[in-house]
Amino acid sequence: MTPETTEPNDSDTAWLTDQEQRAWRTHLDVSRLLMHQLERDLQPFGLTNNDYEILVNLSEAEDHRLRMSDLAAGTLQSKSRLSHQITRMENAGLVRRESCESDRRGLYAVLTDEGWETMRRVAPHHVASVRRHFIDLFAAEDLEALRVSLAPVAEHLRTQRGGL
Amino acid sequence: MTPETTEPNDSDTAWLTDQEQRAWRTHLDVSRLLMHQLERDLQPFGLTNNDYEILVNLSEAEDHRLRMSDLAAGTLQSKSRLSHQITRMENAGLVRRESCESDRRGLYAVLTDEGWETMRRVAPHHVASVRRHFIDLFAAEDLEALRVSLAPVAEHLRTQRGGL
DNA sequence: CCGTAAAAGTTGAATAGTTAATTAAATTGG
DNA sequence: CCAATTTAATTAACTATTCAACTTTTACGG
Repeated sequence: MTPETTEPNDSDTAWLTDQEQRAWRTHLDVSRLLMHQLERDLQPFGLTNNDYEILVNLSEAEDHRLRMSDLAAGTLQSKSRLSHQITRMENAGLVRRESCESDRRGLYAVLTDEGWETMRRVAPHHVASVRRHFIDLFAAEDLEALRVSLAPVAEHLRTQRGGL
Repeated sequence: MTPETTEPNDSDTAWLTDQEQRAWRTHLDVSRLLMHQLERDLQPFGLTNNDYEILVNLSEAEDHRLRMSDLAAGTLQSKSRLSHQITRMENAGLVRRESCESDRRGLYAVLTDEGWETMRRVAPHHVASVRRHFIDLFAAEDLEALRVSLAPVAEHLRTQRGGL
């Protein structure tokens, strides 16, 4: 038993300095407040953030369709969650499921016309929202600096994660 | 009616440039992956991120107690959500509710001994986790740059939000 | 004072998300 | 070729979050 270690804690991990704390807190606050705000801005269109991200992924995909697994990976969700999410969006008429020829276990999530139309209608407002509450609040060079220093973190985290 | 605007969209909001897109995506990915990772690292201790943040707030508070409203504001949650959250933590023995003399509508959330003990036990591991997956992945100057460019965003968002 | 409004907090029902188990199809290695 | 695994996806049961309605107490305006 080590008796009374001098200050921070009993492992070899240093406590956060004041600067680190503030940076960390700020990141945390921005994350949460931003998501809340974007969600609020989407509400008038009857979409959640999650709905929107599915729409984006499908819109950008070949033929407006993606395998469930790929869509789950693309949106960083578990398969289960995606399955529920797609069921809801199917009920809302935004997407439909289609079975896959080449692998009969598989399913595609496919954008419906209504889904595509919704996307086209909502996207400009969402982009405006992202600009207003995030992008336009940085100097261009700061935004690039942000991306550069965040990219390795994203990389690191992607390697860490087992199954969402 | 403006007929066929040339490219991006029909309002005066510009689409995101490639750089902006990448910065935005990266921020988004880091936010989500990081929260997942921290949550996973807390799991062995039987705590969620939310639990932990409540504990932090109460630990740092005068007398280990805070009014429900203040705690809700401090953790950026709705009152309803906090109320449920505190009920769960109360059942887990980490906090207790105490009524308030000066304002008989009000309640305090108070850290129990067990809550405090849990906090002291878990905090080093959580800090290590935050270091490993975030703080230590930046050069010190980059972290400060991050904070400086994010701070106004946080500020902006705080002014925007009505009632969570 | 008194009535009306605002604030603090909770509650219940509805929606969303997680976890673990399950089904069905494909892969793989003897 | 076929048993054992692995992969794709869903489902059921549980937990967490939101949303709207409600209770109690305080604050405000005349």
